[in-house]
Amino acid sequence: MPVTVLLVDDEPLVRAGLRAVLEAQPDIEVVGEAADGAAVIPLVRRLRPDVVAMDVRMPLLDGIEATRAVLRTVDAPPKIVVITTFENDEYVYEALRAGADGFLLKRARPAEIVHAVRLVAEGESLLFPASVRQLAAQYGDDGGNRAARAVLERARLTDREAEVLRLMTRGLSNAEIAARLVVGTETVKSHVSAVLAKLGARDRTQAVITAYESGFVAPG
Amino acid sequence: MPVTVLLVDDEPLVRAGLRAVLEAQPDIEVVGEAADGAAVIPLVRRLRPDVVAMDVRMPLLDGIEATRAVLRTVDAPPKIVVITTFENDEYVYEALRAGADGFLLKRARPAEIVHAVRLVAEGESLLFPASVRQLAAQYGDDGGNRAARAVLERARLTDREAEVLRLMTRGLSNAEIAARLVVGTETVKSHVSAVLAKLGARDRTQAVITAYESGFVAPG
DNA sequence: GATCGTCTCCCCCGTGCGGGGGAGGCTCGT
DNA sequence: ACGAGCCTCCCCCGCACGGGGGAGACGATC
Repeated sequence: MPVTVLLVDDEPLVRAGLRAVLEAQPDIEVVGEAADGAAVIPLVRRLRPDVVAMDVRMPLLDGIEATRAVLRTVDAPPKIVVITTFENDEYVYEALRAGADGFLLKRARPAEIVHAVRLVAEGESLLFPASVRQLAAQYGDDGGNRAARAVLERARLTDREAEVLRLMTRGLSNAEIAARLVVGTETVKSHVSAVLAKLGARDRTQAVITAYESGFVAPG
Repeated sequence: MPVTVLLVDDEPLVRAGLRAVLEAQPDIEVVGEAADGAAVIPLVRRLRPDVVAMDVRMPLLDGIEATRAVLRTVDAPPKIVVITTFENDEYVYEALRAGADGFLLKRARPAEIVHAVRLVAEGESLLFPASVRQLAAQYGDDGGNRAARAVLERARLTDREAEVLRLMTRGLSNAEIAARLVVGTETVKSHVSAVLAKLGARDRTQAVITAYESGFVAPG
């Protein structure tokens, strides 16, 4: 059974673009569209999509309120990916607080969009580190890196994965981690891959950055 | 002309070990030994070594005072590498403050020791990131990561190298950095290699870690 | 004029890394 | 008894990465 997606965006062009990108995938099916947040709930009830791709900035009911409403009023609610144009969008952070499972930039490459939908459909959460960095920067020294912290909380790393990430933040190679944990390097590679996927990181360096930004490890 | 080294350690066993490791290199020559800090200055004056490998904890005159004395009283002073048994050795930090060019753990692998001697002989400074991590940890939240910070100060990165390091801490690949700086990827590779060498990092991940530990970039 | 440091780019080369799969054993909860 | 989640290990594969060299252009310094 394919992953079913409901698109919610006030711009028809964006909806069309998302539909084109997602429909190109054999395992993804766009089952409906809505132009504002107010229309989301009845549609979710009727269509029961696996994933809702939702703009944060919309008339009537924005993505934050719509996210809250869906999670509050629907049982077995869909996964929610919020979409935004800006990297520095405080709405995004609020939407994540409201329970969204990930966020996407409109200018993300099609492959990233597809990847994100599949990931959240599988129950994973995701944020793109490059965007997280921007987000975190916005909240400055006082607010702290709440956004990045949220990534890690949502990443739901297993104990082993967390341990591997910790060793990654100490600068260890896969072979060294394997030696330290007394397992095979292939095992470490598996854990590392899982960590990268869950953190939305492209490589171990980005993973370590996210770890620092999130407070998973503290410098000094 | 080979790199000439003076060994200063109160334990004959350690001196013998260092001599064995260093003499095995065709380009390194151990020109003398001393058992305590007080004997260092006349020996330095007479032998004019390129590098002094000096224990921090010694009778009569410890490595810190000996380092200060050499730098204060000898012109064209040698490079000084302090040696310690413990990763959490506050003496080490003091020695670095006193002007030492790097430090070494006694349990470091021979290749690391050789590498360190060659590096400081060439005028580079070096600390091993893994040790830095330990050092930094000791100084806790209040004292901050002074040791790691010292690495970066001593690393004397050029403007371009610092810029490249900054982009590395944003998670960019060599190709992305090249695009950002509008230069070739080979150029970026050169800068990255220089950064790795100066920071004593094995790969970009370790470099990023050092950058965070040193406060070169601040999380959040 | 010569030297030094920096920035730029080039070559070759080995390998660690990460993506894409899969698979078996284990514990735990139902 | 069964599935879910986790940990473990395996395969193949492409490529970015990093080490080792070298070299030309430019400005500053002496």
